[in-house]
Amino acid sequence: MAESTMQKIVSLAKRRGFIFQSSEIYGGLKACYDYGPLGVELKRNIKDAWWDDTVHRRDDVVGLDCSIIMHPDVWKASGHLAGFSDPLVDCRNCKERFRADKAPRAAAGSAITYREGGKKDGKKLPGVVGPQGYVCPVCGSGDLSGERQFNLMFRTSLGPVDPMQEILDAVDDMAKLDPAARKAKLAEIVGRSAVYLRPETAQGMFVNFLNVLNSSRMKPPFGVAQCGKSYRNEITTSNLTFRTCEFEQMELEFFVEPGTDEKWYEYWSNARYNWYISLGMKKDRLRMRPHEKSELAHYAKACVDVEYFYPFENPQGEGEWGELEGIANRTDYDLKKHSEFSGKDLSYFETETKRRFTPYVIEPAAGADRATLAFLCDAYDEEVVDKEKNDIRVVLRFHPRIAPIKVAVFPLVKKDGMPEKAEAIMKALLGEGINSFYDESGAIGRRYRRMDEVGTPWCVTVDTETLSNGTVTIRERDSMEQSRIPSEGIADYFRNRLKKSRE
RNA sequence: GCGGGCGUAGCUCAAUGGUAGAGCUCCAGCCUUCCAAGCUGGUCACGAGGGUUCGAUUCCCUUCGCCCGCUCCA
Repeated sequence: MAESTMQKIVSLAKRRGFIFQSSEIYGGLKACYDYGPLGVELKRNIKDAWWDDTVHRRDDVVGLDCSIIMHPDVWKASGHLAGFSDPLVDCRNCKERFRADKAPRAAAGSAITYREGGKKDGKKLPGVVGPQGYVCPVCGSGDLSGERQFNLMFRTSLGPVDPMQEILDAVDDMAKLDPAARKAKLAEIVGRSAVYLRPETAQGMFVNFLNVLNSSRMKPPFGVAQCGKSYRNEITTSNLTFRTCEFEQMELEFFVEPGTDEKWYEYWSNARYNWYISLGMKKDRLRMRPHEKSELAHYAKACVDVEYFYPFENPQGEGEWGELEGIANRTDYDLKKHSEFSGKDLSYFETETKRRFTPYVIEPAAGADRATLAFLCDAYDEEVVDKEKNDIRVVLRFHPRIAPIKVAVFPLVKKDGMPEKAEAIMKALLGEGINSFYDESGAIGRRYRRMDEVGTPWCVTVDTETLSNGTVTIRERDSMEQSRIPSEGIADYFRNRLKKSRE
């Protein structure tokens, strides 16, 4: 079996220090990943590009950085604490697991037929509906396990006393209580100190709405942006960093006057799509997928996903559309809910018009890890340089803005003072904040190829001509073409090229 | 969490009931005056724990992790 594109990318990511599995020397931890020296640069560059384009280059968006642990009531108001867990049930006949609330209903005890083993051609067998009052959506069997809750939020405790210790201390007294009172006591002990890791950064912007309004003198339409970690106990995780329990979000909550929300929803949908294109993402691998009415979250009036065609493997072959970002019209749901639960008025009074309204929210919520993975996959290319020699080069064609290393500096050979000159150029570039890398080992061609593999857009080579007239060779990653420029002012040269790459 | 497959150097693979080889990579050096695969030397592995056995990487059990499917995905 030939290695799939995804496998090659995973290998490259590990070999070159983009992504490692977490705690690898201890056997690894499920669905947790670490970013290596190059991966952290790539992800940072993506986050910086997002912050720069979303906050710095606009006058109507400000930033925020909230704590990951928030008041538990935040999650009651948002609906996460009550609704984040869906009861799941296993079918004992066909082993299917399904959501209880989505299963076909049937009167408990009534006669039904189901398919043996859940197979399409399975024999039809008689059965009865269990006490739950629904049947398996796949085979129709009524022989089901009990309903189980899966809370998708990570719970921990705030305070120096471990609730487990409190339970142990109280266990003898609890034994004397009747079962209902015992359960209540247990829930009371756990609930007293329970706090949750945020499952999304969005709520931080909503609960700080008044703080931002009063301190920043912003008026709708305006946005609050935040970039940070969120946590969800996903039932299934897969495809490297695509779905993980700990992930980083880049979220914008854009507050607008009701009635203008649809216009702004359109605006941000286009803006977000174009953002990925501006960073070099291939158009044929990016699409906008509006949600069906039935898919919409309870708070959303409309939602569209920006999806990327990842090279994930599946039975149909390679490639699968996966969500990068969701743009939702959250209406005034969140501000109203927090008003209700906190008792604070989160509406906005417009002085000029003497009107009071609760803003609608347009939310572009992007995954930083998903974007990083998508840009990595999108950049991956194998180019046949010489068919006869079977010379194939692996290139990561990152946009210069997100490339981990911007410039590599080489001496053509390791003598005649070339290494010293090259090192001086590298240091000059570093001194100007341009991430650069020096290498003198092996043949020059091999060094170019090594830089191709990590996506460095430019290589600078010091040769004999440098020693006589001060010019150096610039080698382009994408075209492999070379040109000469003076080594004097080389930092400005690259700064300009980086600036130009934004346009 | 369920079903199926898998786990040998950094990567991709091989062999074996008597403690493991290769290619590429990596490191040191040589050679190299502009595009990989030249020469010399070197580092590095049987995911973890238990059992069977004189002896286990190989057989068995458990566990951890990975992949595929289901499921889930505010």
